[in-house]
Amino acid sequence: MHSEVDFITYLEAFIPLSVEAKMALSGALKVRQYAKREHIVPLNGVNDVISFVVKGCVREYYLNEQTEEVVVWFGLEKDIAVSLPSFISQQPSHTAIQAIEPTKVIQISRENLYQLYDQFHEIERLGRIIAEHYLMNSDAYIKELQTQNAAERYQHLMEQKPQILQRVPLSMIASFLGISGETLSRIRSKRANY
Amino acid sequence: MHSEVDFITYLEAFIPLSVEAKMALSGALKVRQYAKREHIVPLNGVNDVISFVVKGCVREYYLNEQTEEVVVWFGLEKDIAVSLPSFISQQPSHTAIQAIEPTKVIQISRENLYQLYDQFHEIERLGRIIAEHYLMNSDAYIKELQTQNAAERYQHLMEQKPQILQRVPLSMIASFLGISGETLSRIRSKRANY
DNA sequence: TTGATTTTTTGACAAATGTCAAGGAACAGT
DNA sequence: ACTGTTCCTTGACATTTGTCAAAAAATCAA
Repeated sequence: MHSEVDFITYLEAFIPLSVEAKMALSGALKVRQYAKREHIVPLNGVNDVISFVVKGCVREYYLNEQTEEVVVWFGLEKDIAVSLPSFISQQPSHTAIQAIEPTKVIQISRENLYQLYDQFHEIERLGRIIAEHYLMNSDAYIKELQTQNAAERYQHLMEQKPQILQRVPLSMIASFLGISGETLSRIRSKRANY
Repeated sequence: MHSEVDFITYLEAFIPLSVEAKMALSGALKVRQYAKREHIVPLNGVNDVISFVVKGCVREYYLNEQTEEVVVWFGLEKDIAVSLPSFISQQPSHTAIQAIEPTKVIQISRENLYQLYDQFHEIERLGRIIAEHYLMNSDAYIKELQTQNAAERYQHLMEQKPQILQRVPLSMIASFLGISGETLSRIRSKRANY
């Protein structure tokens, strides 16, 4: 499958893999398509697959006091979508992952991944490096939340993932930025638009 | 050394290690003592060791617009202190790690750690699991920043790491919570003190 | 296309937090 | 204990952001 090659290419940007590891990995991958609004990980479901976004757009969110959906993350092409606490602990996930557009992903099950970790030291290493990579991103985002106001965070999102503005409703972006829809609307109108 | 046993115990709470791995690990550990205000990782220094806090208290901070020190993390006993982006990339660190109290740590150099990763699949696995664990913490903290106001975050810190209030100046706590010292002072006076 | 529904914008006001300034408390070094 | 320094608290006011309400714009389904 073509998409699977894309995923392996993505992985090898972290570290190159042996032919054997790549073959074993390929054998464990499954392509799956989600319709707009369909859930990859439902609220309170156990997340036992890792999904690599090939085409489309997803969001991760949770319910605040059982009422308001708070967006914590957007995933676009070449992002990895997983509710890590649930995946690691195999407990129900407090966050849901949902397709915002029709979305094609490549998945590997937890069971298969852990088998590959056992069989291939190099795949375990890849797992470590990817976890470290995501930890770095996560730390950088914390720094952003601690030091930038809403307008600056919006500015940064526009620079870093401008496609999101075209593909995601503003209400979700406001939620992600931690501000009300009204405030986002005002930030946008102040900067002579775009 | 006694401290080294503590560290190995801490690690084995993640996954048990073989005797061989533990011996190799022990051989790579060094105990080191830092005075109050001494830097474990200086600003713009390359962070090439991981430090496990045996006794004491440290903070991680950076300079905002070259003027204000912004605290992003506190480490107490049994925390791992490292500026991960610098450790991974071997580039100068944008954050510094500094002892707030006289602090005793156990360290392992990047070079030794990577050798151990090569030699022992199980130690690489431990590295992956610890990275995942810290990633989970990091995600939980992001959720907190996005959804709780200053008073709630202060409340949470009081529940989770009450010792910090006894050991760290309030100005650093305010910085960590992302609020001004004045606001923290008002939050504290409103809740009938303690 | 049309009408219904949802999303976004705008205005008025309220609440939370920041900034500046001053006074008081705690602390460190002598 | 004294004194100078730093840290913390308090007050007044400014700024940012939230909330509610209504209008305008965009989207969706038939």
